[in-house]
Amino acid sequence: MKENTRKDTKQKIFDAAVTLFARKGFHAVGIRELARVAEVNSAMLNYYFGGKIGILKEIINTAHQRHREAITSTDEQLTPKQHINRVICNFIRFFRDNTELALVAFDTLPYDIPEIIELKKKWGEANIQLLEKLFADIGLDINDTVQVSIFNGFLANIILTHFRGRHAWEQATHRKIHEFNDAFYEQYAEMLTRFYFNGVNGIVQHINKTPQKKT
Amino acid sequence: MKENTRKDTKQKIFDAAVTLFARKGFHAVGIRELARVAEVNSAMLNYYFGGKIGILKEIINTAHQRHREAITSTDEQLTPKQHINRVICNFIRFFRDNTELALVAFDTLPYDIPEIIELKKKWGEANIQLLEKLFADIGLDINDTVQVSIFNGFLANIILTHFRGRHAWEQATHRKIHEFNDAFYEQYAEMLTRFYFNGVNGIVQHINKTPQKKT
Amino acid sequence: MKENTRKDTKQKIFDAAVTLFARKGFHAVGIRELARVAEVNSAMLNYYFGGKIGILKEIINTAHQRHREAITSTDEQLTPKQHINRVICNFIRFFRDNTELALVAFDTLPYDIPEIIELKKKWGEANIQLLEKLFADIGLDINDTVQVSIFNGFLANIILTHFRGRHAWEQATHRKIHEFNDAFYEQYAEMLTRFYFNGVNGIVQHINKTPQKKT
Amino acid sequence: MKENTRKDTKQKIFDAAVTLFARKGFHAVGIRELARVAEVNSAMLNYYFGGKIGILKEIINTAHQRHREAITSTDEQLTPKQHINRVICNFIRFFRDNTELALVAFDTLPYDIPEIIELKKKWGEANIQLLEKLFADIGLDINDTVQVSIFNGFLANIILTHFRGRHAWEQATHRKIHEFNDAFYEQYAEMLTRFYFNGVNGIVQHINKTPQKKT
DNA sequence: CATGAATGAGAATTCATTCAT
DNA sequence: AATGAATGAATTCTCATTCAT
Repeated sequence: MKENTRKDTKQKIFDAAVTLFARKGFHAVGIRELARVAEVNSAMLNYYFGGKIGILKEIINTAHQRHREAITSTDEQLTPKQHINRVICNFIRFFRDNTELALVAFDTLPYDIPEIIELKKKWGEANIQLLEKLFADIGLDINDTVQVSIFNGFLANIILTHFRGRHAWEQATHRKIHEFNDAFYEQYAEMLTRFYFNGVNGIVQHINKTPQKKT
Repeated sequence: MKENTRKDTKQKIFDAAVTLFARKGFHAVGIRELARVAEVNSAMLNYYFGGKIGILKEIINTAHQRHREAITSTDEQLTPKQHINRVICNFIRFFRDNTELALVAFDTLPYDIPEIIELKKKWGEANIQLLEKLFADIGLDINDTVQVSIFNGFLANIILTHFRGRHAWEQATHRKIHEFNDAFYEQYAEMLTRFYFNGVNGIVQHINKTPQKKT
Repeated sequence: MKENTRKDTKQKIFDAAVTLFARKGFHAVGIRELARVAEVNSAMLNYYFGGKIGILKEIINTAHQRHREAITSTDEQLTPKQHINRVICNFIRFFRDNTELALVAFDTLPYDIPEIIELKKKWGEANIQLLEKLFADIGLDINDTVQVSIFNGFLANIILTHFRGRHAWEQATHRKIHEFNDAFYEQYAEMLTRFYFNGVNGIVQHINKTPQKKT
Repeated sequence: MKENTRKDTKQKIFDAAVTLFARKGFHAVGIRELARVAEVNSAMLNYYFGGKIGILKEIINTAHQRHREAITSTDEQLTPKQHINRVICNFIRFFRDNTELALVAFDTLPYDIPEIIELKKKWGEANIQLLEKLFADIGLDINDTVQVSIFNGFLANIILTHFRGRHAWEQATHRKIHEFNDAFYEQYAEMLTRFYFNGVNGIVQHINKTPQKKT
């Protein structure tokens, strides 16, 4: 007796792929394992996604779309510190809701699959533009390579690092860490805002005292 | 006429593995490709390392040993700010000298290979102890989960993130970025020190004003 | 709005199959490709023909029926040379009008599909009877294995060879050869008649001089 | 206990491929069946030939090389009739010794495999040059499309047709036809020579009487 | 130490066909 | 009559590893 509606099958493949890719990496997951976990015939995978790479593409696109939505909801008038806090809270929200999706989309090494390289480039360029507004707002110089190198993807990365570590730990121990609850992430956001705000301020003040030119 | 000494063959395999694993990920690299790049017979790979996983193990061990050496050379008497700066400089030195080695060792997802999970756990635990000294020195509370969550692996990760991005870019574009020279990394270290020091200070001061306990 | 009548769908499948089988061979063509080219749902193919082999069967039957019709219209009273010329013209007409159909029906290797073997045998035996009349008319001995070996399927094959070569060339170069027009085939038929008539005569005369028996 | 020398394995694959491709066609033969018939591990097939297409390539090259050797041994001073007879005898020798090889090489439809198209083109062009000498010797006009269309590949094709039919019959009935022995082929060669010689003469004489121009 | 042949399991994908709608 | 989802077997090819030389 088939209980699947059409939509189910594709979604089941997608979900299983996100989970497995996040745990083992794209290349370590075979489509047979994937089909088994998704409880789906392995040919369906090609039927819906055109191949294994097609699934990865859809994961990457979905992740970046949600990521972008999470970020771009910061268009109100805010003080720099509020701005930072809003970005951090959005990031945390996004990563909490999409931990494995984000890990797959942002961590998968793609240098052997040209299509994925292109896709990552495309999204990477799109993201840079989003950061510029924040950078300008808090007084950082978008043309200073050193500053950009430090802060480009900084907040996303530091938060991603937290979730990567948490995920790794939970996978390795097969135990969920209940400590990481709402209360924790409130504190986390507040402290990270403080840290980032003070850190940036220290830099901006120093630069204003001793201006320097960069090629 | 072959000029290979014993050491050469093993080293050639190791070097090729570091490069290829860094670019494509562990599972995406086949031993035939590896042997071809290393200009070595593919059976030699099993002879010297006992298998593909053996190579990864050796890479992880080598990376963590060098990483540890780089960190533990900070046993002199230093002010907190000097301490931070020293750690940052050591990290940068380490990652500049061992970019691909570190990327393989720290980024390879291993949840399908029990031996690698164990190895990573072992090194992970060893590293935490190293951090405690720094945390204590700059006034952070090692028992506060939020603080630990932010700062655990923070410096290593923010620098690793830089090198991961740089490596990704260089691989994708097949061009070396000459901007990232000694002068750049001097500035980078200085600015990151300032950022970190001010950021931590902001937190410590705030906590001292409103102390709170965490399990 | 779909304008397909029932007959359309079946015919579209048949036509696409003839074209594709002629170009790539029966086994090299998948039913999905076939359905795509025919602009038809792939399930229709089973609905109308009972399976992929069913299409091939219908092609073979159609080809042999038309082939037989083309040949058997030579029942008038003719001189041997006229008889030969009539057969040649009929063959040419048939192959020009049904090039791909004939190529599929006569060239498809079927020794892995018992049903097709049987079908080919059936038509093969039917064709031999048709040749006997021609053979007797021009003085060839139907019981002489050597003569039969040379002339059995001779005319059909030499003409088929021409169309096979022409088709191959046109497919490989994606260009139609306009040289092969009505005028060309008139000359072709005339010259082939002459060649065949003189060739056969040389043999018949020689045999009459030095009669020989064959088992 | 392995009884294979190195050379055996490759040869066994080649031989099995020739037999199977001749019987069922290239695409109808799977590599697993091929490996089973050759009594060889199916991976060896890729090891030695780089893939299924690689085997076909080698078959085509081998066939054309032997074909060319068989033809080009006619460089003595001969009368036209002797020349024709020599070519016919060489063809028969070649096809008797290499029936299946030739059937695969000359009959395999390749319009879906670009590499094979190129290979066939290459050999096709090479063969045309060989024919020119014979054509000139017996008085045919190499620039007359009609004549070339009739005689291009004529002798090879009429003999190939014989062997194709014989092979098909023997495969379908699973019985060898012992009638086709040395004595038969001597007669066959003689009669075909006579047929061809008289047929060509009829054409040449007719053309000399009523010369015509062709574009 | 080094080689190239060999192995058997597994990779991703496509196959012809069936079935409920 | 027609559709699109589903199936399970089959496809070619590659995998990491072993072994005799």
